[in-house]
Amino acid sequence: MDRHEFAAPGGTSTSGGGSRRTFLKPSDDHRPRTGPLVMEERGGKAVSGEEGTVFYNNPYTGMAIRSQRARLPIAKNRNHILYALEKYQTLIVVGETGCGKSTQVPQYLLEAGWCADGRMVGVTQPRRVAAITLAARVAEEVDTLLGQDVGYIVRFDDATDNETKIKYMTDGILLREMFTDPLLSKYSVLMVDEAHERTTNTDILLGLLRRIITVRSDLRVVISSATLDAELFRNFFELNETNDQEKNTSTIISVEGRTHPVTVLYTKTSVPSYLTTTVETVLKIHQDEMPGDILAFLTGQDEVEEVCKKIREQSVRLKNCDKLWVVPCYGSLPPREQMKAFESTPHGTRKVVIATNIAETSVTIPGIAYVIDCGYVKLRALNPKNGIETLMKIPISRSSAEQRAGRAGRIRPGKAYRLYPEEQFAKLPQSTVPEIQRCDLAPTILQMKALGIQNIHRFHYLSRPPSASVICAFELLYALGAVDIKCLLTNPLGIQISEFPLPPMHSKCLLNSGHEDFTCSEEMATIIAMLQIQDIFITPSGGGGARHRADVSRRKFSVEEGDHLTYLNVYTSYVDHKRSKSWCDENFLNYRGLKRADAVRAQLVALMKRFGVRMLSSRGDIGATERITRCLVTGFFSQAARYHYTGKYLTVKEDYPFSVYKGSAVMFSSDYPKWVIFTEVLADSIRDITVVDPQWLYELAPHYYEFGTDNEIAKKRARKGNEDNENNSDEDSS
DNA sequence: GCGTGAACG
Repeated sequence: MDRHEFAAPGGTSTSGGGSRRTFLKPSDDHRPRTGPLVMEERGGKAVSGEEGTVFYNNPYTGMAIRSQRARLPIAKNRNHILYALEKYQTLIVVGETGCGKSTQVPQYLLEAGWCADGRMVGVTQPRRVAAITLAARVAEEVDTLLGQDVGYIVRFDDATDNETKIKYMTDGILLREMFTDPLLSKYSVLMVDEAHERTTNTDILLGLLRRIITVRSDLRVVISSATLDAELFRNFFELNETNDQEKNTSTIISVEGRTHPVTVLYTKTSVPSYLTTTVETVLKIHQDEMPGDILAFLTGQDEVEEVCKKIREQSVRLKNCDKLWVVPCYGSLPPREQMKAFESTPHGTRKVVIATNIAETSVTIPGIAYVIDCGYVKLRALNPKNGIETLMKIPISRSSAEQRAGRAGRIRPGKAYRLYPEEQFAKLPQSTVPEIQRCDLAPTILQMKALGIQNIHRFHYLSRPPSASVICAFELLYALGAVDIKCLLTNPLGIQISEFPLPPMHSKCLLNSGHEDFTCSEEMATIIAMLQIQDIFITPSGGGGARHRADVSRRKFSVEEGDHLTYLNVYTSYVDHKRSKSWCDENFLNYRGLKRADAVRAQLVALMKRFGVRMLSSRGDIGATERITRCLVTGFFSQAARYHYTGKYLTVKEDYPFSVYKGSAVMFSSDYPKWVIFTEVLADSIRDITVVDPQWLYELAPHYYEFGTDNEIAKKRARKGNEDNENNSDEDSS
């Protein structure tokens, strides 16, 4: 049977591809790719009393993760790659993570003399750890000290010298470099790794590189991507507008990864609760299947902890089988705990890693043979109803499901259990909506403006962001004074706001804090630094006593003015206690987080000084809290809300109802404050709340609020709407 | 009692 008939439902686009240029011959891979037709219940009935889930696998659509296209390992492609870069300006290298492209290609380029004239090969990564570990590995392979010929730069950590030839960095760093070197003249080749992940930074970077290659014909761009998006990238970078293929400037090379086929199993019907089914499936695999570790994907920390607990409880009853070692894995877990997922499994034990989406891209857990996929993910998205970003649980895309399943095939042929029927898989979107089309664009647009992109509308996007979010972003930037009515970056305010490594509302507070009306720059630097850390207070996962003590400790720091002054309190106490780890532990504070706040704060203060912000403290002054709060209003005025008798807070702008996040300091005061500003939103709750006087809103953001009746506010709103339209048409015509 | 995907400067 022709292997193409076994194509993955979402992977068919990887076959065919007749127009694609390839240097390779087909390989002889005839491994069988079928799995058992039906997974029947054997032994262990479902524990909850309901009937166990039956999985099945359709051999005609069952997926083989390994691509059908002919490919060779990266080393055998060395000359093809070098030849391609002589002939083409842009090269798309297709291959799964782990095929060696991110470590090998830069070395080939170095050997071939692409760094001979003192210029560098730059490699960008979406994540810090990846940049650092890749640099370390390549330094070892090239046999130099890290930071010399091979180095890396990430925020807070520069390991390069002026001799560095291969430089790994996060794409955020390269974007910042373009502030001072818009044509990236220090680089002869730029390799953009993991471009298929489509983070906003990567997308903007690719758009800018697309522009640079039209000016710099000597620059080479290497895009490394998964199979699915290769054509998109190739077409995006293709400068040849004629039909003459010989004049093409962009090409694709596929290299082979070390992956094995994965049998995909679906449930026959939808499952009532994927949490229960995950537990059930883990136990079933453990009893019925060959040795090999299990990786289960869930959506959040709470789900992970719950499932871990249930598996531990229920596995005790299992007889006549190996031990189960249950390991949780999610982002906010301390690194030491996270590392447990990487430890090798002792003999006679099966490891079960229960993970969030962190295991889909960020970390690769070795030894996995079985994957369980709940079919959902939590994503940040802009709520069109209120213009605020929130976290939502949504079904995953087909490519995401394939990525998850692929995690089972890294050591040997594996199995992926999808906790949803195959019909549902077919209905899923092909790929996840790129971040740039989902998220708040204000920081991105500000950065683009600062990079000299006059016309945001006409920028060459890989995926165009929705115009509603562009308008929303300009509205905010205009209200902050970062851009003028013509959408041009203001000087110096807009330029300074854009230079902070912060969201624009945060930078605005810092720049105002030295003003004589506020005189609280020391305090504001602390508060804004603290806002960059997610979990300042630790909530112990265990039950009862520890949880209660954590809560008591939290109340101790809390002040009725709200969360921002509470954070200021925490940080000042932390410094007063000599930044002691044991003090943090006693008080259930996140020591790592506070250390990071320290580093962030130092960076912010340095920038503030550079922009002439006077560093002043109002500690102990009468009226200090009011000045600090008023300064916060100058940045966060657009996120104001008032108390409604229903117990919710209605935003001033859209009357959108929010609940208060339970841990907020304002929950500890006897009465709900009437007016607040908030700086963080999760789902339908506001967090990081500070009590304000509504008068301040009109006083400090008169251009945004008008004192008066709701009717006047409505009129103002309507007028603002017209301005936005004008702004937008300005953009279009400029 | 209840609730926070992953990541970047």
